[in-house]
Amino acid sequence: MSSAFEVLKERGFVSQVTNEEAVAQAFEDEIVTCYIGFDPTGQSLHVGNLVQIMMLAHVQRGGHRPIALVGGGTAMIPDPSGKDALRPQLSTEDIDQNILRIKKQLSSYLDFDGGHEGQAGRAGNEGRASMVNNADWLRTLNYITFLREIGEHFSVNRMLTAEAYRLRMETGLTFLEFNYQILQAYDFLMLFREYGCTMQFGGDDQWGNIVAGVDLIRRKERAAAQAITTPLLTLSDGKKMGKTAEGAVWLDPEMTSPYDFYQFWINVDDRDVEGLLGHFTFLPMEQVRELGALEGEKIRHAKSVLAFETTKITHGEEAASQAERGARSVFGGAQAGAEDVPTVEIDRERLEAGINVVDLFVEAELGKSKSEVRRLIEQGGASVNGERVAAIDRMLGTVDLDDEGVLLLRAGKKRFQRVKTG
RNA sequence: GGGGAGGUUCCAGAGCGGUCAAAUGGGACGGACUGUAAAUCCGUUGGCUCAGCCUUCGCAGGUUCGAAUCCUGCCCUCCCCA
Repeated sequence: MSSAFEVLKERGFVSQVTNEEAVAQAFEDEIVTCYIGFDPTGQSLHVGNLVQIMMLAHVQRGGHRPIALVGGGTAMIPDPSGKDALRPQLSTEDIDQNILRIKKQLSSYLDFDGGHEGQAGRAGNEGRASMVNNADWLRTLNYITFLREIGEHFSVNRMLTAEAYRLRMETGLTFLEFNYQILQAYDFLMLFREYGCTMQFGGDDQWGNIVAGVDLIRRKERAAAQAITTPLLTLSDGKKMGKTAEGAVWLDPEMTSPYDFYQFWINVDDRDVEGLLGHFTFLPMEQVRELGALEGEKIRHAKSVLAFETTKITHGEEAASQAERGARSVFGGAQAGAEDVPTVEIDRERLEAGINVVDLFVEAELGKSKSEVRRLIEQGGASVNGERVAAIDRMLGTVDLDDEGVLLLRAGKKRFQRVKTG
């Protein structure tokens, strides 16, 4: 049986390691407590966070103890990186609210049961995941104490030679940004002290910050903490993982429906399928390789496995089957399809009175504006019940309903919406 | 604190008194071809009561028949000097 570390390596999660031998050994000999930091400025984590989440999940399956650290304290600091400068400052209530939601999302992947927060460090909770908020120590932090205890261990010269900061020296670096590294290092130290956490994971871009924590632990505690970073996952088309036209693919089913989540995976590039199966499913690697080796049209099977598995992990088996049925019915025959296709309701009276196609498409969110839908129709990209809409003044009425009182709208090749009278 | 440059539509980036809803590129979207893939080709890309009208070029005023383009003030960003 291979160790958790080997699993991570085999599945492509490992890019850089502080001390590979020591890490491998630790995963063999002991229950390792590992952590990853998550940012709670949003209401939901998204597919881009999934690499990290799955890493924790694999580690937990290997019998180790994952900690999801949310930056409730760091989130109070405004983001200095330009673009989001205008975003309203989040209140502590908002952040706490987000943290609650994030925990719920994470619990699809990690088993938090039994491990009460704050007590996870005690005996008897081996293998339980915990969620920790760095606000617990950051919000009450005393500046002078902090400088005296932590500040003395950081060399500005050294920090400035780091790749990440060297680049920022060109464009400007604020004191805030400069402090992120120190705070993140401090988080690691605190987790080491309170929870016996000796390992941190993160994306390759986090390497500098993570290593700073490893150093701090060595200096303060004379202990050897370790770190593993994951390669930044880029897709074959060069895009960042988890972004689509509509924006991020969220893990929260309210924000991205299981159907859309499923569709995201089924639409990935052929070339990425094997890697994604390794990262985002728990399927044995033999199977992953088999599926990845499929060629030509057959690779679609691999994609459907990928989509089903990932959706199952995130939203449960039932939601996954439903998304799969929906996809089949709609891409199979383009008939009104089963219940499982995304559906909107409309008052029967309105349909009886007759409703313009354009309006209905907008209402079904198949277009952001009427102009957009008109364009869609002019370009031949809209259809009702499988039939192309020829004119923008086409009226729809009850005659367009099938026996079950349903009609099917389609925008472009892939976007469907079932309209039901209510 | 002093000096300089600049803030344009999703992004990058032209425009510098009317011919500007605003070049070009990227992205995105639609069509053709396919396998709900990639590549390629073609088209579209502010809104609407759509051959017309309305709202956009950091914000607020002003000049003008007319401003993204000129003037004034403010906000913000970047660079150089202190």
